[in-house]
Amino acid sequence: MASQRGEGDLTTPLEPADRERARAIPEAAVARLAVYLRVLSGMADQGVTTVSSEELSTAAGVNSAKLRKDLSYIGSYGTRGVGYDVEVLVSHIERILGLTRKHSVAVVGIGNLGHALANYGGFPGRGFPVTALFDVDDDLVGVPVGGIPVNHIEDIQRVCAEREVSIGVIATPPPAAQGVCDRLVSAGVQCILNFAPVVLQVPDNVEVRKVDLAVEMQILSFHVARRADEAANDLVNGIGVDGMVIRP
Amino acid sequence: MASQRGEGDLTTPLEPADRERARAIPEAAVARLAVYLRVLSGMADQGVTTVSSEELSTAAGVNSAKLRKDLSYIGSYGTRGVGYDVEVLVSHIERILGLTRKHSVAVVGIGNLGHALANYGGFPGRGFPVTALFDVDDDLVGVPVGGIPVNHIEDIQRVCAEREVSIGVIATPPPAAQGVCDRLVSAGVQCILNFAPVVLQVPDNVEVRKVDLAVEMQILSFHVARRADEAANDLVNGIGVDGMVIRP
DNA sequence: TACCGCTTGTGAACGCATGCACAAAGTCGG
DNA sequence: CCGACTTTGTGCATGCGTTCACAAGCGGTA
Ligand SMILES: NC(=O)c1ccc[n+]([C@@H]2O[C@H](COP(=O)([O-])OP(=O)(O)OC[C@H]3O[C@@H](n4cnc5c(N)ncnc54)[C@H](O)[C@@H]3O)[C@@H](O)[C@H]2O)c1
Ligand SMILES: NC(=O)c1ccc[n+]([C@@H]2O[C@H](COP(=O)([O-])OP(=O)(O)OC[C@H]3O[C@@H](n4cnc5c(N)ncnc54)[C@H](O)[C@@H]3O)[C@@H](O)[C@H]2O)c1
Repeated sequence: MASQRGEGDLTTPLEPADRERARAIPEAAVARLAVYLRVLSGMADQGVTTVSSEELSTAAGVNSAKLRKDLSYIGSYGTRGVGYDVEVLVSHIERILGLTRKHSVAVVGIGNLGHALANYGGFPGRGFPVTALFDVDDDLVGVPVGGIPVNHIEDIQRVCAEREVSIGVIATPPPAAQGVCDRLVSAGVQCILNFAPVVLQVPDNVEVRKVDLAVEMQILSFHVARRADEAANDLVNGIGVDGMVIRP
Repeated sequence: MASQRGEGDLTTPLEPADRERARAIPEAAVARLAVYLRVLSGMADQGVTTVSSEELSTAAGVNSAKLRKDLSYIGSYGTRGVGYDVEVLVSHIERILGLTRKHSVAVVGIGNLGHALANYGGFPGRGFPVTALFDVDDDLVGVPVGGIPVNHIEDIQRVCAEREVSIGVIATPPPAAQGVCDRLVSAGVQCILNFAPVVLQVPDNVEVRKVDLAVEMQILSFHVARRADEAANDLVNGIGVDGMVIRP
């Protein structure tokens, strides 16, 4: 977290050059920057001080040209002939991703998934402390989960304001999701991570990301089906599963 | 599930026309087709028989031209001037996504997240029955979770073969993920859904999808940071938060 | 049957992302 | 100080995905 800017300071603008860069970073590159950051943090923990685009790209599972282009979106912090300083890169990616301040997280719907999320230690360590839990079930209200007592959903506006929640996680059953979303929005939350398999309607100033496991599995299913079909087709055409031509 | 093909039949090829289509469907469109399928299923449950591209695209949160193009990848099943028959569309999307057969799922790592996944009722209902659970912890082995007794990770090869597992879900701590992945692959699993924040190395014939919640949150963080910065910038330039020009 | 209004399906244009290939720029050994 | 070697940063071409816009096609109606 090497930054001259204080934590929690949302109003100090980035330097003009950075501002234009941040605006121009492609969405796909932002997702990859987060991955690079994780890999780099791991390297830093192991005492690695310098890394080349080739090494880092291999570790991150991407092509090295893409990696360099992604890094170029945030500036030129490499040294030709040497590579990148791990610490420097970490701090610049953190700055661009807005990780120089903590982002307080609220989880709504403390069922199976909500419990797992509330107990998960990986978020606070990455600058995303879970500071509020909500559920509609009176039996759950007041019970501490992962060290935080569950609040009633009715109190969402007050509690979110008090704890400066900036990310709301929806882990309720699908029918309740839109209602919860509306409440989060009216409580001033501008970022929502949705686990319920429903399409949420939100105003323009709110950013939603969804995690839909059934969709992920269906995509996998599509790929097996396609592969199985190609294999069957190849067999029909006289090509073995190993690629050898059986009937030329 | 309207299909003339029997369940579990992986070897019967699709019709030639369908095969070429399946090959050509863009990855992004596949993900959306899964969403359309969910929305359509909901409509079917509510007795809706016909839907226009406009209605369906609104419900799925996309632009109607994109929806029509996506549907055109799987064939022409609409009626001009009328719209699409919900049932027909559902069965065609299911066929293209390979959902005419069940895909047996194994979850590895029955901790916080593994428990939630094993207990989740949404997968079996969508053709993804969870049929095997694995953990390295002896205290967990034999304990039923969500109705299925946990097996020891050592038995993964035998059990996956017996239960014809086609999708492996990794919910172990990050350091164990690659090892678990290798075991799944050697057990013949070709589809992997990975929750551990690590980049998995797999052979070409294995499909991996990852769900990385920290990355999702960092993407959200990037967007708030950018927005906050734009707002601060606008204030400096004399534009109020409501878009009104304060100092013209 | 002929017309009208509506909705699909798609050609074409555009914009974004990816990957290549190389000049520029630095390090390091002699 | 120089020259060889390494690695970055990026201009450019290519391909993929999105969006527009409209002709083609269908049902309903008179
Ligand atoms: N469990 C999983 O592994 C999993 C996987 C994929 C998707 N999901 C999705 O995540 C969501 C949660 O799944 P789950 O298994 O934890 O469900 P769950 O039924 O175990 O928990 C849901 C919780 O939400 C609470 N709730 C209901 N209405 C609410 C409201 N209006 N406001 C606040 N809280 C409310 C309930 O009291 C309950 O505690 C569902 O939409 C599910 O489809 C879950
Ligand atoms: N819990 C969450 O909400 C959450 C959120 C995001 C990411 N994740 C990731 O998901 C993974 C699991 O998280 P969790 O909170 O459930 O962790 P956890 O520690 O609660 O559970 C991990 C389980 O994996 C088992 N395990 C360890 N090594 C194993 C091996 N070699 N083979 C089989 N099983 C093994 C452990 O015995 C334990 O039961 C982690 O990688 C975590 O980073 C979890």
